[in-house]
Amino acid sequence: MNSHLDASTKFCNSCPFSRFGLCPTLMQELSELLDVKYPRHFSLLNKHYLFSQGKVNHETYILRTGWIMLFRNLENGERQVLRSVLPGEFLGFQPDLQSPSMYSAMALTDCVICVVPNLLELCHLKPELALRLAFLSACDLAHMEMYLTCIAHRNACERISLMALDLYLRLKLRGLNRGYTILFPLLQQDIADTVGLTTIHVNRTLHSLRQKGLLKIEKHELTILDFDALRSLVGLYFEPMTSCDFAGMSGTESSLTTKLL
Amino acid sequence: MNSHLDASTKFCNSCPFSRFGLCPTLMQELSELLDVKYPRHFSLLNKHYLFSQGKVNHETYILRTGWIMLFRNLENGERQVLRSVLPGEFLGFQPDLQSPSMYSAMALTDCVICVVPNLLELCHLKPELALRLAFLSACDLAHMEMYLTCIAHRNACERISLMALDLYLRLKLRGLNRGYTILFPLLQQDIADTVGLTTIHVNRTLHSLRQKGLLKIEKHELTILDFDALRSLVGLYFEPMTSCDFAGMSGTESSLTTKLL
DNA sequence: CGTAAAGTTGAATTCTTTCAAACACGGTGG
DNA sequence: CCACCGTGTTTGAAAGAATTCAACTTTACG
Repeated sequence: MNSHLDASTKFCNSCPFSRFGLCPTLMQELSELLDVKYPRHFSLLNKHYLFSQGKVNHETYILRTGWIMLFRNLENGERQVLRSVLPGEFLGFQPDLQSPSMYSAMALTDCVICVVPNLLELCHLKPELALRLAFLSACDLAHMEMYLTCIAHRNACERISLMALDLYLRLKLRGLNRGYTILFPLLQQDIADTVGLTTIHVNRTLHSLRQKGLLKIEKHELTILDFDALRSLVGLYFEPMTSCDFAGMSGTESSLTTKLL
Repeated sequence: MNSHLDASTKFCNSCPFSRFGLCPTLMQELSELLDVKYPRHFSLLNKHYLFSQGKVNHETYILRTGWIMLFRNLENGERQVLRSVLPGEFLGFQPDLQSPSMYSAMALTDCVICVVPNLLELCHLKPELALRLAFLSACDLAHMEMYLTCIAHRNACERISLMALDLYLRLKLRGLNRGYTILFPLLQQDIADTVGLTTIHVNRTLHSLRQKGLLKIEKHELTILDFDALRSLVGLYFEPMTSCDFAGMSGTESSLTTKLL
């Protein structure tokens, strides 16, 4: 796991995503307070694990480059993908940092990752950080509620459309789109495990979505073919939101996401 | 909404759930710091709304007595229940307290509720509170992940079993059970909207669960007939957890919930 | 006592899964 | 350079789970 630590450990203030999440202002101040060389970044190779379900993971992280998938394995061999983590997003925080993680974090591409050192200690030094953390968790919760609602009420077409729009808009927010196209390292199996379908049915549904001119996925790229149609397909309650959308903790940047729509 | 405010406003330190959540120590200290008469409690009548989807709700609350249901209405007339809030639990916190709530909170019984005044201000005065808030949100997130996993992977029987066990254990944690029986004010429609099924199918499944001797629901009471069988039915990833289980914010009370199993 | 709301049951339909098999692609080694 | 192999994708047909539609029964409440 740590065998993928990079030799070069630079400070995070060079982070291209400093306008999002925990990374920017606060982190730098704090690292000075603590007089540590952290936060530093390291690279994690594709298919490698950042941390694993059932094992204790004390650290929290900010993903700078690449995709990471958070998932859990069930007793019956099935798998549930909880979230795909995109560049700029925060991960690893959980109710009790001393107990085993409820899920695994695996790289879907080669990644660059910032370690957030001594999060709790930092929170004590800088109360503002703790509050920000609370809002980040609340964002993750709202995001999860969106997926829950979708999976519980919508058919295959609508579920996959939601997922596509969600990922597209989250990347677009960070300027990581190329028009209506984004990088898309997920397999059909990963999509299936995210929205609660079988791989086979995902395949059929993707075929159908493409024929209808709504979206297409090929060669690890996703293209939104008809944004408005997708938008109306997934419904009004859809509101893309992720752990780092709220750079400020007061309501100032509130409807950041809705403005996109 | 506020028409149901009680005349008698007492301080929360008489709260029977002071060992859970935000309520106890911190709240009292803080209310003195702020020199306000809050936190005080009031009563909310059955079927009345604490706050509504689409409207701004600045306050956060602690439920002292009764059940509250958090849900959202979809465009097509369907409804998703996000969570049933039980006595001692915290509610109303969201990513941006200035923007409209994404869901409604409605009383399923007559309730007694504490208002948490000026949460953000309190957080500034008492940094410990902000961190606690972060952990509470993380708990809600973990809880939601549990339901998501269940809804995405399990059939009707298993979904309803999970829900029953979850509610039973959360009430038991607070001593609000009577043996294997708990009060259960939810309608079959509410169960359906919680676990993503139709009312009709919930009805059939409840019938089946009772015939199998697993659980029964009648006259607003739920009885667990075979705990172990239910436990193995819902699987290992099941871990009851709610917003107020973590009274402390360090890992000291960590596996509070798993000890129950 | 009567009405509305909630619960119950049956049969047909729809969506999704399961099982089975074929195809495409990239990498490896002979 | 090409046969081989594994992984991921594609397609078909049958089985299964949940929904829909319709009707009926019971319960709660004024």
